[in-house]
Amino acid sequence: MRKDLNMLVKIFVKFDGLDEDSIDQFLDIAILKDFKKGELLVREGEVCDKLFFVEQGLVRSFYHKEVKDVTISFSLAGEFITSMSGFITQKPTYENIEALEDCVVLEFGKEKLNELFVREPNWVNIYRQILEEYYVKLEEHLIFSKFKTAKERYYELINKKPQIIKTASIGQIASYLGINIETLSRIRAGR
Amino acid sequence: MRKDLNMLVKIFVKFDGLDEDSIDQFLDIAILKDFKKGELLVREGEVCDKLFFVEQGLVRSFYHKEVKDVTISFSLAGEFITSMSGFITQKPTYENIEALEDCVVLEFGKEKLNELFVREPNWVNIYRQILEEYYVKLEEHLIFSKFKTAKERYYELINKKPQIIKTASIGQIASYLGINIETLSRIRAGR
DNA sequence: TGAATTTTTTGACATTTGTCAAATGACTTT
DNA sequence: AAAGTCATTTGACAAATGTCAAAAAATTCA
Repeated sequence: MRKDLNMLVKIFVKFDGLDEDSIDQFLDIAILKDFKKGELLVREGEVCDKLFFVEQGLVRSFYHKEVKDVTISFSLAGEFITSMSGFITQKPTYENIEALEDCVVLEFGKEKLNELFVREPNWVNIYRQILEEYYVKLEEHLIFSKFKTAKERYYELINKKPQIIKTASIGQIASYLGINIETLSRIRAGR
Repeated sequence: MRKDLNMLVKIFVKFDGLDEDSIDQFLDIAILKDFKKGELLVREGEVCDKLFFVEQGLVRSFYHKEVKDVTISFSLAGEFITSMSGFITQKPTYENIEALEDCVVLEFGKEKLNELFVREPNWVNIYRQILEEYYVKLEEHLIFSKFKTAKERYYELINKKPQIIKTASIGQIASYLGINIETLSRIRAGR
């Protein structure tokens, strides 16, 4: 097993039914990649057939709404990320995913994953758990963004993912919170 | 196969790898239930270990926020429904699911489902597809509720699920749209 | 370093949505 | 039908957030 992939190993011990051999099977189909700050992991308009795991760094998922870009999510080291809806439906995605800083990423092709699922039904369950986790997170985010004020949402973000505040721009954070730049600026100024 | 379960059959032909025998396996673990208008399929504070499929009728999922209740979703005939996050995590759920009209529902216990998944790995893939569909829907809903005005959201609901406008109360619809009763009333009045 | 560019903050004001109280309408029960 | 209850609408005003223009601060680049 690749002992240098700290994050992946750390995350996988959470899942049921995984020993070192299983993890090796998974790593066999992974491609280790570097993305420089600003590079795109996923590009809108293309079919997204890859699942990514962030080993190091920070990525942002966003889409374009008229002239602005709107942040969907930030993903830290130790998280899976893809255009989930695009990955599921295999239609051209509206999402972009960019590296907010230099990143080390594991890339899993959908084809290879499906082959693995056929070969090792055990892994379908792992993928299921990833999906489930993804779902619960999205639901939390929905409730978070629907029923809290802009101020509450900002302070909750500071607590939960302080790295983001440091790395992302005001505009990126504002669109994630669903408010405009000026409003966020005022919240930060404490007004 | 139970030919009277129109909706279930209609939905299942969408999924890959399902023949009549497979569907029968699934129905073997299902319990067919009637819920009268107002009855609860899922109750907050309890662990939700059931997945439901709405054969007939309309159900609403909601939770309590202070004194008000907040609608999370409406589910029509032909849709699966449960407290997905509660079902996944097996922690006491904050969700209630109620019948908005008399309903016919198929109930699938989590235990029985897991047994089926072990016995027939094929079914893990079906469950995966249900989860995936759920996820895509939730993501659409998030974008819908985050980046449209109250008015846009209301008219979109009218188009997509007109049955809901007829059956649900103003208060239930308003909280689903994330606005208060008076605002919805004004949108309806065209102001 | 200093000019140019970009990002963030501030101010004045507009718009959207919320709050509270009261009025109206619909439905139930007797 | 009258009284009581509940749901919905309306009005007056308040609070939150958005828009646009300009200023200030930070960053980039020559």
